[in-house]
Amino acid sequence: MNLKQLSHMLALSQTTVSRALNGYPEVNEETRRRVIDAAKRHGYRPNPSARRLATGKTGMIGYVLPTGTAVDIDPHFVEFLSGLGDYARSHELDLALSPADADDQETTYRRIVANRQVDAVYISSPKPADRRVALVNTLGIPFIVHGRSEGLDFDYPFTDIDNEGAFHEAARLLVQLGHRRLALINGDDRETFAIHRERGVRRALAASGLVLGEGHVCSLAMTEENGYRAARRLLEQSDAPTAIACSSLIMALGVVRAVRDLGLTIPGDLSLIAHDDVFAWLKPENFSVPLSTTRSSIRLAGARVAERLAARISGLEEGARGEVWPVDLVIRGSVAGAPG
Amino acid sequence: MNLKQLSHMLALSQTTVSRALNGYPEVNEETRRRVIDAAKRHGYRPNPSARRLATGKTGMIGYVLPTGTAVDIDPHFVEFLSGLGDYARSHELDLALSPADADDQETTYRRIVANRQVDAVYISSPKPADRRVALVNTLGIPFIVHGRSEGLDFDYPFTDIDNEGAFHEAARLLVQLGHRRLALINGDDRETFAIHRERGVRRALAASGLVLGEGHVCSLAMTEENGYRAARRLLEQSDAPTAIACSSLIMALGVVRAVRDLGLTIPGDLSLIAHDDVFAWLKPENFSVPLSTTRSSIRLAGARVAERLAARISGLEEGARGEVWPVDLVIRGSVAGAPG
DNA sequence: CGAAAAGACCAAAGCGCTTTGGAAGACTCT
DNA sequence: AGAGTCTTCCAAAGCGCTTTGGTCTTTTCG
Repeated sequence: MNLKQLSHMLALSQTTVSRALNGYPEVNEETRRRVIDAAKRHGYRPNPSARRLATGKTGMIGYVLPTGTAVDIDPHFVEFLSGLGDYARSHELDLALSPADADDQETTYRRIVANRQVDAVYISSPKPADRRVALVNTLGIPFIVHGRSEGLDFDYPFTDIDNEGAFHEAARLLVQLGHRRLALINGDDRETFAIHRERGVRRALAASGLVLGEGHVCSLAMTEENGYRAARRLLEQSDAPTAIACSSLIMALGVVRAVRDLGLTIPGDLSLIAHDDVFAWLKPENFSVPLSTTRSSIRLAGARVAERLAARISGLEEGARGEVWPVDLVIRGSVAGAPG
Repeated sequence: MNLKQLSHMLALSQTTVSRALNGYPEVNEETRRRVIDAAKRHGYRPNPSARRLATGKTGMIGYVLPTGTAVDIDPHFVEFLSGLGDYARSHELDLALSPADADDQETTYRRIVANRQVDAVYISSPKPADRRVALVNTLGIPFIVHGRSEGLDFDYPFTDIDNEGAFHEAARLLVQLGHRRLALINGDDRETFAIHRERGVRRALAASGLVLGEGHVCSLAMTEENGYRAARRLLEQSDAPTAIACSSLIMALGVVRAVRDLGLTIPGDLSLIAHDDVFAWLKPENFSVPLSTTRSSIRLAGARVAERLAARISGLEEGARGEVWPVDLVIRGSVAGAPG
């Protein structure tokens, strides 16, 4: 059933039927009713390929998926996707994932924009002076950055959490508890979120005349194994930290294992605070010693990004407003006063 | 730059240019060379919306993403996606995720097929007599099932791993080591993979005249917390198992925690084997006691599914061939002879 | 050498929608 | 009553590609 057939059986022109269905004003209300009714009864659904050729609108949100045999999409992505999908579903939006070589995503952004394959895109895991953000900005397609870049000479719309503030609070608490030697087990420090977190820790330490020692900061991909290695390295050195801030729950698993292997205890020998993106399958309160966290649902962020993208597509949102969400500091058993 | 303009500057018809570009035979080789050259030089790229309206081909693989506030996409998905994306990238395929109410995915399948939004779809986490598989089969769109359904009255193409065989081997090993009371901590037993695993364990036990006790099998969503709870429950009962087979590494984390909380040890008091889907961020060899596993890369499966979908789209593959991959049993420190 | 076959190209008709530029009739207003 | 304004609808022109059904040469071959 296509428009032509439908309009034939209604003895109306395609124009009128199309307008009736799309809510244009220049059509008699009774006619509209008839049309809508007939469309529903015959299960008419406009062909999206045709519509998209005619209008350029696709009803899709785009995302360039970095791939490569050495590239692992991290589990945060799926959580973000849950939120995004949840919103998208209720607004008849689909998601187009375009896999791209992780080292050359720009080509793919160019392609999907030039081809009008999507109405909007989002960018995640931005780095400082992120070229994707710059590119997408000049291409003129609606977009939202999940996270922030830095050092770009223009403003852009983003949704981020207050990583610096979160880790500032965490470190401040540890300092207040008497800790003098803090360490940070961070994610990849080429990404902005990691830089912000480190900045937060340093700022908190500086406020008490302390510094984050040269060997007291690690930046690694957020795996259990890397958490373990980093913790071993930190805890076996002569000026081992008495408290660690950790960028991920998964890394924290490794930290806990290292502490145990070394015959130490939490929080007796080491206080630990980790960032929790709120996974359904791994909860900080269930660690053998319940883990204190800086907590922010990445899933909610996904829903929010989808919401803003939808608003931008329909012209309800404009401009370069960035929003920064506060992060909760949740205290549990893994922190205590400094030993000794 | 569109086809019209390009053909104008070449003083050729659109027909000829189109044919030259798409490799049809009825065009002079020199003309073809000229056309291809000009197209490249002017950066001509056929508009996919137009092409798809004309041909019905979209260059996209579809997936219906179950969503809902109570639904958590599990982290396996992202690993599968890595493999799928990796293959798709090298074959110019994009992936269309259509979010749907988890309880009514059929409507969405119907929509994306009726609208010709994708060239093929895949289905994951199939249940017995899975309605999605039946639907997609009748809709006549190329598809591959990742996993298997059961009890359908037709054959269909799938790629699965030998879940039954894997857990059979695992249980057999444990029995050989003298264990008489085994338990199974399984995933959601409405899904086929879980049923197959249980079947494997039962078969191995039966071969030695043993049975999987009533209270010795748990079926739960695969979270750390559920692993913990299940293990507590199992180990605190009077006829506690001396060995556990576990369906996921994430659940195994919980099992290990429970064992520790109860003051028991692995493998002294309990032998443990878990299924490993091969995550980059959590490795069984790094558990405090290295974990024995049944191992199968879900990422490779993603790549394989993409490959088969591509073959089906281009007509290279037909029929209902199902393939079942063998699973490695990897022995590490977490298994030992039965205590006592 | 003439008919048939093959080679190289083109005009135009789709694909199924949206949107432009009217047009016909009904209404308002002076 | 005539001019202007709404209201309601339509024919036709896109959107940019593929594909059908030819045409006009050139080659092949009995």
